[in-house]
Amino acid sequence: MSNQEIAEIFYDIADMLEIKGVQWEPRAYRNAAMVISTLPVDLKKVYEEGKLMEMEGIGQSMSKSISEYFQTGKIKKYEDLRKQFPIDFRVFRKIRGLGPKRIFTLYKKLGIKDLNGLKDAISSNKIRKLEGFGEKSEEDLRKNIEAFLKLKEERKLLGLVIDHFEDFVKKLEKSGLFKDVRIAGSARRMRETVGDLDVLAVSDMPEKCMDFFVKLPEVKEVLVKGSTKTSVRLNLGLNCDIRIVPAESFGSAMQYFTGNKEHNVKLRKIAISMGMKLNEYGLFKGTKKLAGPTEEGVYKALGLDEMEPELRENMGEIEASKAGTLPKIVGYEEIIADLHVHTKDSDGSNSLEEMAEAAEKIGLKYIALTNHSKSLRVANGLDEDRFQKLAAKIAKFNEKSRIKVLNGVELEILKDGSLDLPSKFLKDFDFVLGALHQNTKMSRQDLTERLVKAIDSGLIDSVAHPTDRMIGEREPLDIDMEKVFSACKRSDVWLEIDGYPNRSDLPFDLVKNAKDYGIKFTLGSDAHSVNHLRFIRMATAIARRGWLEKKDIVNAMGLNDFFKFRRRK
DNA sequence: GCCGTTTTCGGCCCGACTGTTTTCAGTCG
Repeated sequence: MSNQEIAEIFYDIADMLEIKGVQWEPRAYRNAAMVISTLPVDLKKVYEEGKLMEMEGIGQSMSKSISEYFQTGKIKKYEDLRKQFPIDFRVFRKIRGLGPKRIFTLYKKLGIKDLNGLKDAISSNKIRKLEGFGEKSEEDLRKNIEAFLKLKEERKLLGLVIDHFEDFVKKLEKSGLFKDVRIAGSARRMRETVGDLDVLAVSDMPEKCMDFFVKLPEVKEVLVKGSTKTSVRLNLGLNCDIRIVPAESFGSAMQYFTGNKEHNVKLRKIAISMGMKLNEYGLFKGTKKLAGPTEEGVYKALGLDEMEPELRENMGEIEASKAGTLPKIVGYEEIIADLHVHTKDSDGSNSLEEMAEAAEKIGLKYIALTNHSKSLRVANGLDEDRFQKLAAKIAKFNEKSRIKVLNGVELEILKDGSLDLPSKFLKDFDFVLGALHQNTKMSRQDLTERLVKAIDSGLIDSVAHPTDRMIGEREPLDIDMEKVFSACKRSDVWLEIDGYPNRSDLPFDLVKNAKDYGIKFTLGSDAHSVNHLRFIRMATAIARRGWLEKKDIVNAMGLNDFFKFRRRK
């Protein structure tokens, strides 16, 4: 995907134009860069369809630049600017405390172009002598470079840290210093990865609160400390920002700090168009405050229905809210099943009984055991014989248990699109989850055909973790997802949302696309131990972020409906 | 450079914190 590359180029252009003192244009480029970097589809595809100008923030000039990039691999405007400013903006941008102005000062006065140059200048104490810098700035830069180098992977998987976040906030609650403490930011939106933890609080004694906050054992280092805003580094390897606001502004502050950024910018623009002003302290007309204590009040006053935090990604929710067409997204408590669970029969670490008991404890009514099939040797995949024995064990277990266990399989889709177990044998499973794990180094066309063939076979119920991405490790498979969605619709096959944190697959934007095809979804924790069953919550979060309603999700149905809706009879 | 429920010209989100500033610029989210 060229999206990130072009976004970086636009950010570079913005920085260079800002140095030149150009007004407003940098803002336009940054705005466009943000739109491009968060685009759910390949920009090249948009270009090929001639739809660049239809994108927000992209006009004639930038559309021409993007086309130029795809035709020649270069953008002349950018190359010309680079000649004037041969500076490594991409790295410098990521160093806290460095913006375009200071980057240029470093270049102009000391000839610093890249990270090594900057490090040298710091170690020879040259920075502190520059106008606008001082000893403290030099020391901060040294520390921030260190942090940058150490922090290459800046984001954490929410599924792995959310429990820590919630415990941390509980500690604040228990202090008795706060009238209210809540998680905001991307964690509240349940984004798959988070770059920090945003906490919002109400209190009459903000100084005391901040003193208490920075002394907690989870805090490693204090970055910024004020009476309304404090930032710390947590031992967890993430920053945490806490804001304290008066109760009459709590709703507008929650709204503002939940984001995302584009969602907020759009809301503020709506406020302006109505002759009002929106900030974290409230919604104002002149000096008159129209809303603030509750989020609902803020949205209402702007002519919008309040929306769940998971929807606030500027993916059309504001328009839908205005039109009154927001979906009633599935509730966490409405999910009563986990349709992707492993046991030690293949590569899990707990028994059928242990998994079922743990699932019952978190409120589930049924689970599907989906152990690997024989071709996945590394995972101790089961052959027909072993599956048969397991089926007997499951049947026996169900006779006396409240929670029901479905006899399922995570079935290998082989290189040619055929399946790892004979069709006759597959009929006896309650649930067949088709999966690509091996031999995936194929062309886009071959991979797509392979998966579509399996979907059209009529022998699988759902497609496990469809893109096979691993966040931070492996890119999604190069598959034509539009063709996969069409096949699922045609053959009445479901798609899985795998909630295992580094999978989070299907990703939420693709879920939203797939929903428009009228496909149903299965949710799975992909648990390999009892501790992993909690990831069904993360799968539900992705479903909610993908606008799914109860009726779109198999796991929200009772067992009778499960068999009724299953296409394989 | 982009955009349009007043507009094809004239606006463009907004406030907190820090360091070096003696009244504010730069950065951040």
